[in-house]
Amino acid sequence: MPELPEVETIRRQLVKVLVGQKIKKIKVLRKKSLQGDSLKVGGRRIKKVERRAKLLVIALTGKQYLMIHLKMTGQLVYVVNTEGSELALRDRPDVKSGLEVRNQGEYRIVGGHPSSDWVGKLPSRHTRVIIELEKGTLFFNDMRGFGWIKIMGEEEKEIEINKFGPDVNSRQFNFNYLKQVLKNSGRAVKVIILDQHKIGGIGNIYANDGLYLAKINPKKPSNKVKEDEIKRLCKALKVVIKKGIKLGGASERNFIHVDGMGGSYQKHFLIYGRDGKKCRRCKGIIKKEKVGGRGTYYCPRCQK
DNA sequence: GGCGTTGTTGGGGA
DNA sequence: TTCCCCAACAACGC
Repeated sequence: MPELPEVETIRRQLVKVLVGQKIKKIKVLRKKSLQGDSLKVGGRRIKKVERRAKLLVIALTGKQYLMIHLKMTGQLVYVVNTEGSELALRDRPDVKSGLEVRNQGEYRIVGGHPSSDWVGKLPSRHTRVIIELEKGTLFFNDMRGFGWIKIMGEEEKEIEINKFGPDVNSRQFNFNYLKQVLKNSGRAVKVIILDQHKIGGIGNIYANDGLYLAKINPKKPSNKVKEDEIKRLCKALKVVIKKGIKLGGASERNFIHVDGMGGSYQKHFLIYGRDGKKCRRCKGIIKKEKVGGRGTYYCPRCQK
């Protein structure tokens, strides 16, 4: 599910509600969803909420870290214990969606995405881990259960983080870097830009949209991509990622914000999900096929 | 009801 | 080493 813009949206919201709070207790409802000793983090305070590629890194006092990967369907939803939350719907009469406080301990997602089957009270049937804090509760929901939370020390965290290539929205990711990455392989360019060890943060949606914006065929062998194309691709990837962040990510399926609302990038897809429709640029018919096992959308007419 | 999808990623085997 | 395939899992649409 979540790619860089979605995870970054969550990070920004978590910063607002979590930093400074002490973790009281972690409840593990599904063992596979939390690795490490959850007793280790009780009583520690949250210092920072950071992100690397699609990974959330929550720094605690005592050099302990909560690493969270949402994989396909992970969600983080925060609810305050007391009434009067800035995130609760009742305090935001202007907002038609979000988290609605019902009775004590009962909440309902009003907006988000219509397919969020877990509309209802929290914890839902897909809640895997519950993090109890001083002022509120953070629910880790994950329908398919691929996502995880890992508790790590400093060293382990560094190792984990250093596995990623530079984030697509960072300075280190530039024309020269992308050129280096692409020249070493004859695999499809789309497969290469999805490799988190090479570039951090790009997922299927933004890969499709970025390649379209750069007018590059996703199947083109990466070492055949020309310099002017690399230049366009570098810029295009940054553009679509930035737009994704600005719009709060894409709530096409399961992705929702920390307050239960949805993002809106799905209304601005350039090519993702548009198979059979006309290309907005050249009126060609958009094709869909598998590239590297992933659904891939492109316009055969203007993506050469 | 069955089958093929789905925004991720790694492990196994060629 | 590199690359391809597939599993981990649940729900949805046809």
